[in-house]
Formats: sequence, C-alpha cells, structure tokens
Amino acid sequence: MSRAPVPAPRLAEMHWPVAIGVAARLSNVSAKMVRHYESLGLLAPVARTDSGYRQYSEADVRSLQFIKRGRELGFSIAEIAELVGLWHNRQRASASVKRIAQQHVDNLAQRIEAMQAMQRTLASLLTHCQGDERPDCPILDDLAGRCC
Amino acid sequence: MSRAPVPAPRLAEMHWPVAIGVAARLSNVSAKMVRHYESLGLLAPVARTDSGYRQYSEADVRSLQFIKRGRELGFSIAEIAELVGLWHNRQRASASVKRIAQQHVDNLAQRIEAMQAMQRTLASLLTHCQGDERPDCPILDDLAGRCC
DNA sequence: GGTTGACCTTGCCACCGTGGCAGGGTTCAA
DNA sequence: TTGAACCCTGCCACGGTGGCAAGGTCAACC
Repeated sequence: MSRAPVPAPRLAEMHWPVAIGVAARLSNVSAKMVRHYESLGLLAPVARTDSGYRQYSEADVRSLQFIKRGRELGFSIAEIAELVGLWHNRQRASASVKRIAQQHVDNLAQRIEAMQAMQRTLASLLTHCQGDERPDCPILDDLAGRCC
Repeated sequence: MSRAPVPAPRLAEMHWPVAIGVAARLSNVSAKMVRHYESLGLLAPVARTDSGYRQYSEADVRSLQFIKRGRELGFSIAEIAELVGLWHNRQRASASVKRIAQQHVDNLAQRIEAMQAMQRTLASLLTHCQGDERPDCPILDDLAGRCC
C-alpha cells in the first residue's frame, strides 16, 4: 500500500541494456509484439546475450515508443516502417512525413464518414423501433429490404 | 450502348432455383462469401443438384440480401447471426433486435470517437509541419516523444 | 549444491472478413 | 467433340494481436 505496485519505470533510472520484459514495460508494448515488430524489420535486429536473450538499448526502447505512438495515432505497420525510416534519415524532407500523415488523415476521414453514415441510418431505425415484447420491428424490416 | 451491360437482375424475373453465381449477383455478395456464410451457419445449408451444385431459392437470396445489408450497416457476423435468428422467429420481441442494434451503435460511437481523437491530434501536427525539403518535422517530434 | 519461480526462446494456432489460386468436375452451346 | 463458363473443395494470404506449448536460463533462497 505504501508504494505503487508497478512503479512505472523511467528510462533515466534503468541499467542498460535491458531484457525484453523491461523494454516491453518501458514502451507499453507486449513482449510478443516487440518480437513481432523486430521480425517485420520495423525495429532493427537487437543485440543478444550468449544464451540468446535479446538486449535492448535505450535507443531501442525509444524506437519502441515511437512505434507505439504511431500505432496509437492509427498508422499502419507499413506507414510506421516508412516513418521510422524517415526518422532515422537526416536528409529527409518534412514533406515526405507530411504526405504520409495527410494520407492517413484522409483515410481516417473516409472511414469516419462511412461509420457515421451507418450510425445515422441505425439511429433513425432505432428511433422507430418500439423495443417492446412485440415482434414488429423496423430494423428487421430494413434489413429484409422492406422496400421491394 | 443501347442497354445496360449487366442488366442488374430482379428477383421477379428469375427462374428458381438459381446457381450460386446468380444468387451472388442478385445479392451483391461474392460467391466465395456466399459459401463462407453457409459454412458459418449464417445461411441454412442450401439444396444441391445431383452433381453437387448449390441451388438457391428466392428465400435463400433474400437471406443473402439480409446478410449483405447487415454487413453494410457494420454488424459483425455474430450479430448478423443473431439478427437472422430473430428475423426467422415470429415470437421475437423487438426489444431483442433493438438491444443488438443499440449495442452496435454504441460501439460505432466509441470507435468514431477514438478515430476523431487521432484525427484531431494529427490535424494539429499537420498544421505545424512545414512540409518542405527541410528535415525538421513536428510530426516526427511527436512520435519520438519530444516531451521527454 | 539444488530447487523454485520468473523470465526468456521459438513456433504454431486463433480471431475477422475477404480475396486469390490450384486442381478438379459439370453444363451447355457451337 | 471441344471450349467456355461455371461450379466444387481446400489451402494460403492479409493486419495486428493474443494464447499456448515445450523447452532453456537466471537469480534468489535454503
């Protein structure tokens, strides 16, 4: 009770390198996904101990945090791979980054629009459905193509 | 040029039963997915010819259209399975249907909200990104956790 | 030194919904 | 008879994540 059960570790307090479990906690990415990102080439192959354990440097953990943040913003793995590439490329043009982000925003807008259209239709159907013990239901009528 | 190339067939003009390709066109569901829906039990196992070809009745095609419409409204396969069950159950209570639809709307609202949050963040980052040939980029700064 | 438990390894299977391809059988018209 | 169009089943793929199994390793404690 006297201390937080999981002390939410900070990068500055770590002894580097760290094992995958620690890197996972530091980046809030599951160990499983850490391995997966490595297998996809999104994260460079990481150092190993003699016994084969992965060893993560502070830079590796920062990369994981980058990836995590990208996922939180909805970027696909492929997009994040591009963004990581640009991040590591000092000759990058910010236009390249902006293009990827703009595409993603446009894509989001499209998907939101589609979902809102569903929502509007459903909301209208819900309004007209009594929602009681009787079988009559405009929602089912719509699905069954009442119109024909 | 004088007629529509694919005459968008109408149920009333068909000779029943029809083969899977016709049923697919009538319901605007790919033949592949028609088989898949059957394998999931979403559509009752359909009649077969001696040689094993599936034969679809008008009722079967209407079921496919029901499923298609459900997918267009974003219902999951599991939800559509429930809705089909209710559709075929004359003792249903419209409240059961309404509950499913309401849950789906709530779920949509949550997902839309999450995507809009991404969009807001990205829009703000995009505003501040020059998008020129220089490497400085607030989008990458954000992903890299500029704050720390 | 030995045991125990937490951690690590790889590899496979699952989800959901859809598409593709392979390798074969059927039907119908020319 | 042949060819085109259709149908059949079964497998693999995508993306992103979780789970489980069978084994190796490490550190702490007795």
